[in-house]
Amino acid sequence: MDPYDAQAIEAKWQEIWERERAFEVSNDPVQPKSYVLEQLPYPSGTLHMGHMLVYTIGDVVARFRRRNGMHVIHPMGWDSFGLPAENAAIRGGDPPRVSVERNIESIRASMKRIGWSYDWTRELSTHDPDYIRWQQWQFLRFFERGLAYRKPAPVKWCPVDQTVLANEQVTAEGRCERCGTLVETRLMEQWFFRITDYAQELLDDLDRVDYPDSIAGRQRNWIGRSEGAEIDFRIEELDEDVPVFTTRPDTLFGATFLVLAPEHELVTRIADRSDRAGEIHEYVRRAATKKTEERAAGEDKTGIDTGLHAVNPVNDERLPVFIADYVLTDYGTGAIMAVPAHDTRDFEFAQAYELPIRQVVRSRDGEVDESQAYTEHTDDEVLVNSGAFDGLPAPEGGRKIVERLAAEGRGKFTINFRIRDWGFSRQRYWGCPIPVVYCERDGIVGVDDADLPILLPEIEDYRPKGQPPLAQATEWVNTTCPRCGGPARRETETMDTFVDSSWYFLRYCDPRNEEEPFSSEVVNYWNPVDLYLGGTDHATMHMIYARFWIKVLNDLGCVDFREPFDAFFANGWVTLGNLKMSKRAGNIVGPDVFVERYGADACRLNIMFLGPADQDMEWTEASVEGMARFIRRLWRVVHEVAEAEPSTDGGAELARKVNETIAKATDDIGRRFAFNTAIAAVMELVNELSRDTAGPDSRFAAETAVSLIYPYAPHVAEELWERLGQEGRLYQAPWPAVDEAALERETFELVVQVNGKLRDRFEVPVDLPEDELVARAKASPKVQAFVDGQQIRRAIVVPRKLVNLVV
RNA sequence: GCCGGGGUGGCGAAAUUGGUCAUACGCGCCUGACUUAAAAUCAGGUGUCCCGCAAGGGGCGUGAGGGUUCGACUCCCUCCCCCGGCACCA
Repeated sequence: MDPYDAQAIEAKWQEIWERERAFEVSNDPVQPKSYVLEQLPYPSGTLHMGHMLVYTIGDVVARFRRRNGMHVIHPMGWDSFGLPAENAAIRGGDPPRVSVERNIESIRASMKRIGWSYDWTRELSTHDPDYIRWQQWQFLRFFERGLAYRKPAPVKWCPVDQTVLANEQVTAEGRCERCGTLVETRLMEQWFFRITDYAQELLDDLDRVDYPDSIAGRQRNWIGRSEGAEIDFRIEELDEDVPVFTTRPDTLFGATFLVLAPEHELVTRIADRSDRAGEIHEYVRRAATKKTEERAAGEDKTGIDTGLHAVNPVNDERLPVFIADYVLTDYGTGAIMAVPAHDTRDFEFAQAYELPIRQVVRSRDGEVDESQAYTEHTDDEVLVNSGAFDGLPAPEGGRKIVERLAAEGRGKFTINFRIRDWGFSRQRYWGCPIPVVYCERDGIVGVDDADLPILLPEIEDYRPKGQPPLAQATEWVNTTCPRCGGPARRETETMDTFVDSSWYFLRYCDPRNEEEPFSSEVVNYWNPVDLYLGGTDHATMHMIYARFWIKVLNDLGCVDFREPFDAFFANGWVTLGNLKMSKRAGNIVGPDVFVERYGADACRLNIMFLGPADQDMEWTEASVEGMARFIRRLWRVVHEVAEAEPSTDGGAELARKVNETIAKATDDIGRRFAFNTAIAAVMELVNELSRDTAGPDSRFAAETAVSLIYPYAPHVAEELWERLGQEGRLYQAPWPAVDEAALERETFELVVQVNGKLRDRFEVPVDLPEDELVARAKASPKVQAFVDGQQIRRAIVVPRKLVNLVV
C-alpha cells in the first residue's frame, strides 16, 4: 500500500474528469432533469469559508443527483459588476475590468482545485458584452411596457462633493465617507421597476415554492401587506382632501389630530396658507437633513402645528393639522389620522404637544379609562365614544364605519403594501449601462435593439463629480436620437447589480446564444431551478427581484413559468470566534491554504461535517485534521480489504450494516440535507469494517463506503474505487440501492421497561406474539427485582421495540 | 415591538413519526502499545453523583419551572438567555 497523497490523487482525477467532460451537460430535453444552482459569487479577492460551504453543498447534491440518473445542470459564473471593484479603482487600483478579470482567474483556479463539478462551458460574467447586450434587450422590453420608468426619489447627496452617494458611502454618523460633510436627502429623478404591480402575486406564490419558513417569512415581511381603509379628511383652509391609510378604522372617533409627513405634497401649499410659514419650511428642511437612522430611532417626537384644520368625515370634528417626521412619506399615503389613545406613537406625540386623548375602544369586560392614558390593544374590544357605533365589537365596528364612509364617498377598504418600486439606477460607472437616450424633442427614447450592446466607454476618473462618472465620456454621451435623428444624450446612470442577478440562471442554460437572451425552449426545459442554494443575506432583495423578473418575462411570453426557484436551501454562516466571517470582522479564513495542506477532499468533508448545513457553524482547523485522519483510515482499511483473501464464513451483520448505511446516507442527502450525519454513518461503517477486513461481506462494505463518501470526497473515492478493481468511473456509477432483504432480522433486541425505566434488554425472535413478549419480559430476573412482587397493572407493547410494565 | 432560528458532555454535534440505559460521529483529553525520543499510527477509556477493594449496582441528568403520557430532548403552558432579520409601516 502506497501512502495517501492527496495532492497527486486530486490532480489526477481533476484531469480525468476534465478530459472525459464528466460534468458537461447537453440541452437535450432528457427527463428527469435537475437544475442545481448556487448564488454566483462576486469576484472579490479570494474564496472564503462561506463559499466553501455553499458550493460544496451544491456539489454534493449535484454529484448525488447525477448518480441517481438525473440530467443535472450545475453551472457557475461571476457577478462581476458592482461597487467594490470601482472603489478599488478610485483608491488608485487597477481599472474595475482589470481587477475583476484578474480575480475571476484566481477564484476559478481555486474552484477547480477544490473539484466542484461545474459545467465550465456555461461560465458567464455579468460584465461580458453579450450578457450586457441581452440584459439591455430585456430592459427595453420592460421599458416599452412601462415597467421601467423614471420618477423623483430621495437620494443621499453630499453638498460639498456635489454628488450622489451610495448608502455604504455614508458613515454611521450620517456623514460623507470622503469629506465628512453631513449628508442630505435630495429628490432626484431615478429609474424604477414597477415591482409593486406584482406585490400580491409575489406574496401568494410563496405558498407554491419550497423555501425555509425563515426565508418565506422574511419575504412576506418585506412585501408587508396590510389590510385597512383609506379615509378622506378635508383640509378646511385649502378645501382639499387628504387621504389617510389606517388599519384601525374602528378607532376613527378617537382621532384628535392629523399628521402629514414633511415630504407630503401638500406641505408647500399648507405653508403658504399658514402664518407659521417660516417655521414650517425650517422644520421641513431640518427633517430632510436628518439621517434616516436618527429619524427611525424616533427617540423624541417632533413636529409643528400648521394652524390649519382637517375635518373628520365620521363626525365633522375639526382637528389640528401637524407636520411631523414620525410619519413616513413612502408608506401609506404619507398622512395619518392620529389616535393617541390607541397608538403608542400618536400617544407620545400627543403628550409632547398636549393634545387630547380620547379612548374609543375598551375590552369587553373592562371600564373606560378616564385618565387620558394609552390603552393596550386586545383581541376582545367594543367601541365606545363612537356615536351610533357604540357597543359594536371592534372589527365589526370598523367595518361598519368604513361602509358608511364608502357610501358617502369619503372612504374605502384598501390594501397597503410596504414593498416599493425597485429603484435600480446607480450613479456609478461599473455597471450595465441603461440603454436610453434623452432627446430634446422625443424625451426618453430606448436605443434600437440593433445598436445593442451599449458598452461602457473607458474613462480616466471613476469618481462621481456632480454627475455620474460616465458623464465625463462626452463622445460617448453625445449621440443621436434613434427616433428623430436629432442630438441626444445617453443615460449616464447604470443598473443595479441586482438586475444582473435576476436572470443569470436563464443565460446559463443557453450561454452562447447570439440571437436572443436565451432560447425559450431550452430555458423552459431546465427551469424552474430545482434547488437554489445560498446565504440568508439575499433572502429578500435578490430573491424577490428575481421572482419579479421571471413573472414579467412570463407576461412577455419569454418563459412559461412564473417562479424561478422551486426550492431554496439557505446555508448557515461560517463563524470564527462566534462572529460571522466577514471583512468587517477581519476574521476571514479561506480554503486555499487548507486545501494545500490537507487536500480538497479533507476540506470538503470538513465543511460538511462541521454541523447541520442550514445552521451557523464555527470554523476550527482541528476538525480538518480529523477529516484528513478519516481519509487515511479509509485508505488503509480499503487497501486491507483489497489485498485480503476473503473468508466465506461469518454472519450477516456487516451486510445489514452496509444496507442501513446506504439507506441513511441516501435519505440524508436526498431528503434531509443532513450531510454531517450522512458522513457520520459512513464513518461508523468504516469503523465496523476495520474490525474484520477479510470477512465475506468486507469487500461489499468497502465498495459501498467508497461509493457513499464520493459526493463529499470525490477524488479519493474515485481512486479507491479504481483500486478495488471496479469497472468504469465512480462519477458514472449508479448510486447504491438498499437491499431490503438484507435489512431483515430474525431477532431483535427487546427492551423491557418498568414504569418507563429501562431495566433489561435481550434478543428475541421477531415473530413472537405480544403476550409471549410480555411473558418473557416478566420472566427476566432483572425485571422481577424491580417489580418486586407488586401487581402489574398494565403492559404496553411496542412491536419490534419494547415492553413497558406498569406496576 | 414583530418575524425566524437556537440553548444537549470539556468542544462541534446525534437522537428523522413521543418508544433501545440521551450523548452516535468527530475533536480534545487520559491510559497503554510501537519508538532512543517525538510525530504519525494502533488499542482502550472519557456526563455526573453515590455504594463497592473489585466485578458490579443505584440515583440524577437535554436553559428554568409546571403539565400531558405507561413513557418526553421530542408535545402543551409560563419564563430566562443567545443569534439573525425587520422596524416611528399608521
